[in-house]
Amino acid sequence: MFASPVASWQESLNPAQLEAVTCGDGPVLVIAGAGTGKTWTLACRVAYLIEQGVPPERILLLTFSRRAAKEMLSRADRLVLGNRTGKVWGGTFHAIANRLLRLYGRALGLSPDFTVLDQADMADLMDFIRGEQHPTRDKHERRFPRKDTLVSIYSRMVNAEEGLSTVLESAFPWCTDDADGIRAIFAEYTRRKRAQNVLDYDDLLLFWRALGTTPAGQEVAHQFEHVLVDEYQDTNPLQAQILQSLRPADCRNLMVVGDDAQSIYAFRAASIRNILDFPDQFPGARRITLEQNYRSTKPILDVSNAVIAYARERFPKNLWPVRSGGARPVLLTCSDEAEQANNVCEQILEHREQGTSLHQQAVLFRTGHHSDLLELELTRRNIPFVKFGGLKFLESAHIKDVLALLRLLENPHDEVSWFRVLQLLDGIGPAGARSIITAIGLRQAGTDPLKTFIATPPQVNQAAQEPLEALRQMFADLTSNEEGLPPSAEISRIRQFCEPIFQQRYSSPQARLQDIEQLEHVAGAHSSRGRFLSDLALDPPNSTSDLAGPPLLDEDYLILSTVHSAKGGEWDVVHVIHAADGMIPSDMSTGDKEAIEEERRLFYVALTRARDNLYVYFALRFYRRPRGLDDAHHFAQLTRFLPEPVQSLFDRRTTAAPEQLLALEQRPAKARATVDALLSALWNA
DNA sequence: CACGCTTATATTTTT
DNA sequence: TATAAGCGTG
Repeated sequence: MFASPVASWQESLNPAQLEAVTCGDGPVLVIAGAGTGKTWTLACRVAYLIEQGVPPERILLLTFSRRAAKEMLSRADRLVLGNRTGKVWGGTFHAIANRLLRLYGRALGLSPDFTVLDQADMADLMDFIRGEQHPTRDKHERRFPRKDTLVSIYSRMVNAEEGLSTVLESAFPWCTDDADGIRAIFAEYTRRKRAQNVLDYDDLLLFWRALGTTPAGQEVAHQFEHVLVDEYQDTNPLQAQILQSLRPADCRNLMVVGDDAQSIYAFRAASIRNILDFPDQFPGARRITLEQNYRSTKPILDVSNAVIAYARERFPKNLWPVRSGGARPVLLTCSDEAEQANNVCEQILEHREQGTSLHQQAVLFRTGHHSDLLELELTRRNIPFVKFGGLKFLESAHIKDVLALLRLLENPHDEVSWFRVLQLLDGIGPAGARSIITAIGLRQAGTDPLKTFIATPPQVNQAAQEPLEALRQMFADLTSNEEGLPPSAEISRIRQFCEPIFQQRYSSPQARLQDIEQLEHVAGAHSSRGRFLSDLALDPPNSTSDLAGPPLLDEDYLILSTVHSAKGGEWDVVHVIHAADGMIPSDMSTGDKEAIEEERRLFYVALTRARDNLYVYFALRFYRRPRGLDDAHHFAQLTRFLPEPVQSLFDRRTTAAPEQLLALEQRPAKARATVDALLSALWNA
């Protein structure tokens, strides 16, 4: 045999990494800057532990996305003899909670066949309850918070462990007047969830934490000899508590890895305090810092370091490059968005000419729709691309229709799904749906509403008779078989039922029906309907490629991604677009100092994804969707995160015409703002 | 009560 | 652009 795998990866590690990989028992905090080989280090750590004789099933690896877990474990797998990493518990906090609660949830009074609500489902349930409660308000008052806002408030409350009034004041000040209505909805929301045997994202964490206090929970804690957590800077207080309960006094092997400079999930109640307070929460924690950057060339790292140097507070850290040479990053000023799109395409093609495949290039942006125009241009030029983030496949109405039908088979007490499904039928609206829901005994415990629905047809008006019959027939077909059909076959039957409805109700029904076939295809990989549904909720398709068939995968394609979804990624050439104030930082985050800092880190994350070449684009003029009567065109200003000293580290180019640059000098927008400020000073005086 | 039409209004990131 | 709420008709 050749040298043991351990020897071979030891050589690939620097001293700090090696220390992290081979350190002994007890709590460890690894501060790992961007591009310092964090993923590789964690993969090696897993492999090392297994080589040391730790049974794989006694290792728990918590990551930020399922993709990250998969990536790490497959790397680890190549280092270990015999395919043993498959047994490692790897996944997101939510996915692991899901798994544990199905096994041990009984200790908390949970039935193991609960269904998982994703964010859109949470919103639908909130909305359903709001429909019942009908919070009263005066005509001219501002509207009651929309369902998505309700979910955000609720989630923040749970994950940050703050009371409703605190959350409203700090994060949703415009909703404080509706506190009573919100409280009533939340109370009922919780009641319904319990009655219907469903758990939302936040429940998964809450129940996992609760599990820790039970004997079963203690058993779970001891089951794991080692716990590893990636991206620790983006965990929230609730998750920190779960870790506490998971690591009892006699079993404190815990390694958390993170970088405070890359913390970008405060909106999800993530807190840097988790990293900063780790040594207090786990006394005696060893601290290891990875500072050697393997990813980027020096000029790219210089720019990134310069940007983050303006951050208000951060962990002492000094990233230094291994790589020397390399081209200066380019700061490209364009006259407008169209030109920006053109320039991006030109640069991409040029790099492809020089041998960098599309696959090794990425375009990054702050929000999903920032790439709209570029997508058109890419399509026009036949440049294939795949987009990560901002995708709402599961949110589209027709997909939700089909999933609601599927979910009723799994959980006939799912009220929101009934509400949606029944309204698909002609002649049945909100009131009719509610009355049927009552008629089939959904509120009564110990009954099966689906069986009742099939056995005794509810009374409906004449017009609704026939559609209702079709629905009953479909459910009858799908439940007649004792064994049950595989999920894909169920979807196929559901598609048959939906076809006439979609034809009549939706625009472009053909495309939508094809989406259903796509869903059928995805379901083909699953043998259990329950697994399929919870996988979909916990790991939704988040790129267009997750849905596209195999043919696309052979092709070379460009990556488009939100910065958030690009976390952990790296590419040879990175194009950051819309580097303008109002985009980065997003103008929704201005005002609050903390929010601005987070946007700065977001920009930093974007820059540090680049290996060889970095382009930052900025459009002088951009179009914003009409809002009121305001002029839709705006003059932009370069992002505040690139002040002159940082700019000078770039190779500055412009494709804007001279007269536009002149216009920028004169800044009509600024002049107008001065007048406006003068006016408002009058009535504020 | 269902449904189609008109009108006002919002803000982004994701498990 | 989407989506929610309001209104008139059948």
